[in-house]
Amino acid sequence: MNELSLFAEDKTTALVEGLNPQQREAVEYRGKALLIVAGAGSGKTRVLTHRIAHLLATKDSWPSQILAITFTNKAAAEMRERVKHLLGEAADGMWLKTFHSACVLILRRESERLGHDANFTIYDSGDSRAILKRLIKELGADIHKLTPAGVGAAISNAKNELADAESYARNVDQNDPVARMISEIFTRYQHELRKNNAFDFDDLIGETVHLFRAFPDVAAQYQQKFKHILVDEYQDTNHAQYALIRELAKNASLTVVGDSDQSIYAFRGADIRNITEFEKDFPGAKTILLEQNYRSTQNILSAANAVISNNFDRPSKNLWTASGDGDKIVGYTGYSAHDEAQFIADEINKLHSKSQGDDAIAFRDIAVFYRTNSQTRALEDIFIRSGIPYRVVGGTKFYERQEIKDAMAYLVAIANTRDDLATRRILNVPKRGIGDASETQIANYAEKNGLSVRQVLSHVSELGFGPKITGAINQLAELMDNLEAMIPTETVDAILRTALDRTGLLETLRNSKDPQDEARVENLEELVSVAREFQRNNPEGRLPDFLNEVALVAAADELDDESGTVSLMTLHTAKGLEYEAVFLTGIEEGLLPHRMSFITPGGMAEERRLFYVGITRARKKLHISLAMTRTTFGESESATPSRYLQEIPADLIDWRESGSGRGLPSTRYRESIADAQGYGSGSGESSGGYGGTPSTKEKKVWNGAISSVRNNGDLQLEVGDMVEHSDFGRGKVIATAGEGARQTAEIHFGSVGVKRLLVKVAPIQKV
DNA sequence: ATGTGCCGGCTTTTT
DNA sequence: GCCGGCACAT
Repeated sequence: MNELSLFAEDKTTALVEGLNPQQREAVEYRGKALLIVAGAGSGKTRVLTHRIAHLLATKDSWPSQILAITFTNKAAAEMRERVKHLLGEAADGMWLKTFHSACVLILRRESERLGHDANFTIYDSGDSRAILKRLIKELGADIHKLTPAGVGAAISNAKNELADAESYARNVDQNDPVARMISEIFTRYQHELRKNNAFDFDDLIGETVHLFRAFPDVAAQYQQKFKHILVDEYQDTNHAQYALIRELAKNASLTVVGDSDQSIYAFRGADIRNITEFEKDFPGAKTILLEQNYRSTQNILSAANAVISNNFDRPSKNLWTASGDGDKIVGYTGYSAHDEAQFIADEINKLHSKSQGDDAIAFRDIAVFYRTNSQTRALEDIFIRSGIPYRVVGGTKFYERQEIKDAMAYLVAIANTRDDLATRRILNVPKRGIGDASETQIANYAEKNGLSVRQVLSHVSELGFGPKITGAINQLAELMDNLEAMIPTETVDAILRTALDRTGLLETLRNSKDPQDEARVENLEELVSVAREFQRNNPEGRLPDFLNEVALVAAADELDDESGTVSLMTLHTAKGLEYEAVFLTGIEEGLLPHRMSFITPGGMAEERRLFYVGITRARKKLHISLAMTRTTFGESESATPSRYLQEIPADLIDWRESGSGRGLPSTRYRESIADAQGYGSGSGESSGGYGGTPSTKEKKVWNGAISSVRNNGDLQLEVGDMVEHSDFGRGKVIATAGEGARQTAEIHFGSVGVKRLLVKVAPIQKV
């Protein structure tokens, strides 16, 4: 054995060192089909990266022969980094992608075969909704109570089943006028996409499958290219994704990793049977179970196991850990959502300070999860007042903000000149006197003459507009031409800057007196830095590459590990992540399980899996909280504890301050809270009845959220000062930190206890 | 063409 | 309790 092979052998041995026997087998197994059933926290990312590195180190495959599909771009990037680290060299040429980004790559190469150009636009759900809204109006479909979201869901479901508009129309019940209407909208919607040279999210997958089936020579290229295909989160694949994998894996070995207990995307077509029937599906497939958990304490795992065992019809599986019991789970029942949020803020402060001991937990290692995005309101409210740095992951996404969509529409419109949606969007943004009537006239002219809206802009003289409008359109057309000419040579941020300057978009917002426009300016500046950052990371990247990347960012991609902030996100977004301390909020009937799931087949089991996913994200500290009353639609309703709470053995939970256990506070407690906090009197927030009235105004806070915040001006507190708080009553300052707008104060409020507050925005008054 | 103000519906979850 | 659509005013 020569030195070189000895070295190679060392390297491969090193790749399985420190792995448990099952993990090791999962790394070394070679065969056509492998299912790795990976319980939560069982080290599946480790197994996946080591397996890929092992395939390369043993010369089983070249990098270019490997395709690994992950759920988010962030996970893909992380995996590439880890493989590189393991091999000590970059494995360039590997396809490490999400389903959507892999399909985009394929579609850009082969787009002509589907009647698109390579520079097609990817429409997000907002774009789809805009088109559907127009079609519904045109067809008068609103009399059937059809909404853009409803029709959109129907079309999406169809596409996830690989139905196109024609097959949908064939299978529609002709006696059902609503179904026929949906079918008609579907047909026109597809026509619109094609005309605009665009695909929606679902098309990216579905059209790739259709491409492979219609053009076997194209499919063959990829079937020959890939020798190993690895798919993460396999339990959340839908039929279209499944079909895509089947096409691609014709000659390749397939490795899928997943956990049916964590399947939480049935609503977008995920079919749990893809994983549960894998062995039937791929005869001779090998299955490896990873049951040892390396993440959580035993108490957390016991709770998770107890909850999930209530789902029948699941292959039994029991997570275990070699680490100790750890702390008990902390439970809390608040009087209201605000009270619940206050508890969380207090706990976070405790965890964070721990008086700077070794046990102190950094903000970035703490996360708060919730079922619905609307729950962020109360949390943000309290966090701002408590001076806790936080970040909402997902939610109203950056790229869905109006001003960002406007700016992006300029870029999209010049990159894909056939995109009428984008062109029409910016026609009168900023206002240049081209109103609805003119827009419709332009669109009609385009329709009649088979032109794009963009082309019509250059023929404006034929439309007979007045000199003012004609001038405005000519100016716009010239600007678009100039911007378009920059694409081949200029950087993305240069193009964006030019667009923002020459259109006056920034200027208009800067001069506006709408307080929200201040935040919009900052968002646009943020967009410029995003573009600059992209250019730095991709020196060769051009505008279309940028648009590509932007169109496919997922919520979890926004996570910034370096930011010293608490992360707030939905339970869905939390999948695949882990934190030292986790707060599960709103564990109430109607919220988790969500009321909409009551009537959904399998809904109750899916919601339970969601709870299970939440529990298993925590390493050391798990908090479960709920509120006794919750406001929905502006109406306060009483809530009852979630049925899932009773599935956790009582001895695992330490219910704080709640007398009767089981999450229901005693009457005595309830009254004391109501009294101490001034609830029940209906005063809720800033009752403002404390003499001099500090102003409350719309304010953009540093994390991008726009929130109505109280402003105490330059108020600064010193130790010993007495204050009056609208909720907590009278209190004494016992410590302060920071100064100016960032000053926080620890204040002792009698029976309510000690609270840490951000002085500038807390509803307090010095007395 | 653009601005304002009221009414109604609405919220699961996401690439 | 917020956003969007619509009617009406400028």
